[in-house]
Amino acid sequence: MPEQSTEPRPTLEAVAARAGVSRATASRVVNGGEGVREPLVERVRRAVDELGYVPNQAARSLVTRRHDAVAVVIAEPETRVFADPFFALQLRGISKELTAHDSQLVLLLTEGRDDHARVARYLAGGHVDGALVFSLHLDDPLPGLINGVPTVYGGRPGWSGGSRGAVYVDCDNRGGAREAVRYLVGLGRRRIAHITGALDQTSAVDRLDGFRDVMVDADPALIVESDFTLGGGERAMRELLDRCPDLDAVFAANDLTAAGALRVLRERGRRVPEEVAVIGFDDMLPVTEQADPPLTTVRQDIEEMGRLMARLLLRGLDRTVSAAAAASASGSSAPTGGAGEGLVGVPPSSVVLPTTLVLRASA
Amino acid sequence: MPEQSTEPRPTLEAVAARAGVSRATASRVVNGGEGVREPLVERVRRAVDELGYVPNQAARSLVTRRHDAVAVVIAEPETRVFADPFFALQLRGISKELTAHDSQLVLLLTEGRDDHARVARYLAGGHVDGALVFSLHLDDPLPGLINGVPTVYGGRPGWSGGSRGAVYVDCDNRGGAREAVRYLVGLGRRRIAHITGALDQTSAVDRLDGFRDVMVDADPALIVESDFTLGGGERAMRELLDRCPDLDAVFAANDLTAAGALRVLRERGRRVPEEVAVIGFDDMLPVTEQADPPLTTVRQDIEEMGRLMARLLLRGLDRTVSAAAAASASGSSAPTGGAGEGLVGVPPSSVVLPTTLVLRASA
DNA sequence: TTGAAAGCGCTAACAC
DNA sequence: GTGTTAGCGCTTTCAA
Repeated sequence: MPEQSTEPRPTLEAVAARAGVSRATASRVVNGGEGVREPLVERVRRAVDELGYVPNQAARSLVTRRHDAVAVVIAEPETRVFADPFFALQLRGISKELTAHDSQLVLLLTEGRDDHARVARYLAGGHVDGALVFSLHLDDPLPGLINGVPTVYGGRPGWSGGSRGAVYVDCDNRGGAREAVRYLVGLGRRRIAHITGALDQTSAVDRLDGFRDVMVDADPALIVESDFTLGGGERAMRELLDRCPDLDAVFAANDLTAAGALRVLRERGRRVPEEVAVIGFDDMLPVTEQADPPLTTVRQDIEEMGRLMARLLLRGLDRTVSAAAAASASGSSAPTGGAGEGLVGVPPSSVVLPTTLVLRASA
Repeated sequence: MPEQSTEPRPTLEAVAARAGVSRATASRVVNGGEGVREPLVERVRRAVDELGYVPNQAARSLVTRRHDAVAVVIAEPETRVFADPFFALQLRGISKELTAHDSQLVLLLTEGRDDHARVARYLAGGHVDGALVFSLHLDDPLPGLINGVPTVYGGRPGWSGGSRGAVYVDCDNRGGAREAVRYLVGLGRRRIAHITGALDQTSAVDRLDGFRDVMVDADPALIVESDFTLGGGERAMRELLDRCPDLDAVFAANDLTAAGALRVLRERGRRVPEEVAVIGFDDMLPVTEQADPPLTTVRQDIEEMGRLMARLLLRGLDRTVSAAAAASASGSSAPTGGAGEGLVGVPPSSVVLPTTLVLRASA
């Protein structure tokens, strides 16, 4: 292991001495140089360079009570997180935005209930300026445990999340679902089935709601509950074909599920899209493009969602711009058409991103 | 946005006062309670609970110069990171280990060259106790930029990485490859092809070396360079079939590549494994199990690699146990058979995990 | 505009 | 064993 560098790093004191100014002035320059005369600024800057000075973040935090760090909390036990690149894309978006604001990303992965306490303690411990939380499940107790830390959620939190006032970023799950199903209807399909996602996640519930918005009195037999996985999609498709051999279209809650459905349809000799049209959700490229036939799907911009979560949080922390302004300034605010059963009580600062229907070969 | 809690958090001072002891004693108890008489320990503990005291990490770091934080650096631009769950699994392993040691995980994602400077600055800034670096490419300049920060690499670093003494954790790429190819030979296959990974990564080079170890004078036409992707696997397989229609087995550098090969073989009507046997590498479950036929592959324990990287780093930081001891105590050290062209200069602290051949239907 | 001085909350010598 | 005390490196009044 390469040894720890042992030479003491230069302090502000050293910089000040070298520049021939007081520590206070040196500090001012390091922090932007407001109200310091030009020649002095110059000298301090040079001293900083020559000494290779880097501020000691711990000392700074001690007095400013800022950390320039944000926690990202991800409930991990769920296999889904690993099955698709969702996670990585979201993180990438978040990371980009934080980096642009000189903030660090502290990653908190949780495995189970006991970890929740740990995370809550950490957040309450004031080690970070704020938190970005992926609250995957309706019954997740975490939101209730978070106190006194500015937080933005990824995906609309479920009810028990105490979501009264929670700020979140989500895509228009409901609206996207509606668009997909309307498209199928426009294609002349009449027996349209839906394979749901895991219904303990709001995204699955919202997509189901969108389906129902269009298929107001859908045959209940055409709706089968699943879990967002490929295997689940296969099982659901088999059940569906057994129950309703006359179906002519399937709207799956995500691409993986759709891929499973596709496989079973092929197995059973149903031609796609001629006999059965299939639409997925997410537009996970490795899945949609490699599917056979390539999958028509509802795209959501996952990386942008991550970026937006971070932006919302940081703006809130700056207290410079209102969160509402942040949302619209992002250039991506949308009518919250799919956000749930009414906007009452939901602050305007949450953002629901629009989705787009991407046409490929499966529908 | 939920507002920041504004009530000042209790300090050690407050705890001490409430427990009727000095700040020093309170501090001792908070840090383990060594050398403090039981009744006092008890009183301090109670005070901590009653006040909900949480140590101020910034203040602590200021004096101890420890941060209880580790940076994880991932070079991100590469698409591969997103195409498979590698990334997430590795992080999960790291996270588990760090959590067990009360260390935080600071995630640094890099997009390009300019980000390297940023990362180097951050690491040099002494914000973390150490770094775990995924040095994906042979020519990555990052290792050279890292100074004075204990570092463990994920995967054997390439030459320009100044790997003279670098500590790394890797799987036995070369040995695993050898085992796979020997198995094919044992099956009676004689025209065994290899689709390589991206050869600017040591893992690809090592797997190729392993292939050559067994196929000492392989027909050069049976080796085709690829890039670890599914599409790359397809292209390579087509080329291979055109060049050597008589091939009877394929060892692919990873599962994704093998999946691409499988697809092309089916397309061309070659039966697997009867006519062509196929073996992959990694055992990425979603890929191997869903492949058609299910893929025989060389498994590496990715999560364990992450865990081990963290363990090695932390032990090094503790300076309690030598890194070498850490390696063998992990129960997973292996003869470094695949680690490269000789162990000279490689410190004993690097760990090379064994691989296992997992037999499914494709070979 | 600049400097002097007072802490931020904590740990670690060093006394007792 | 326990308390006293001196900083860790920085920002920020407050005077000058």
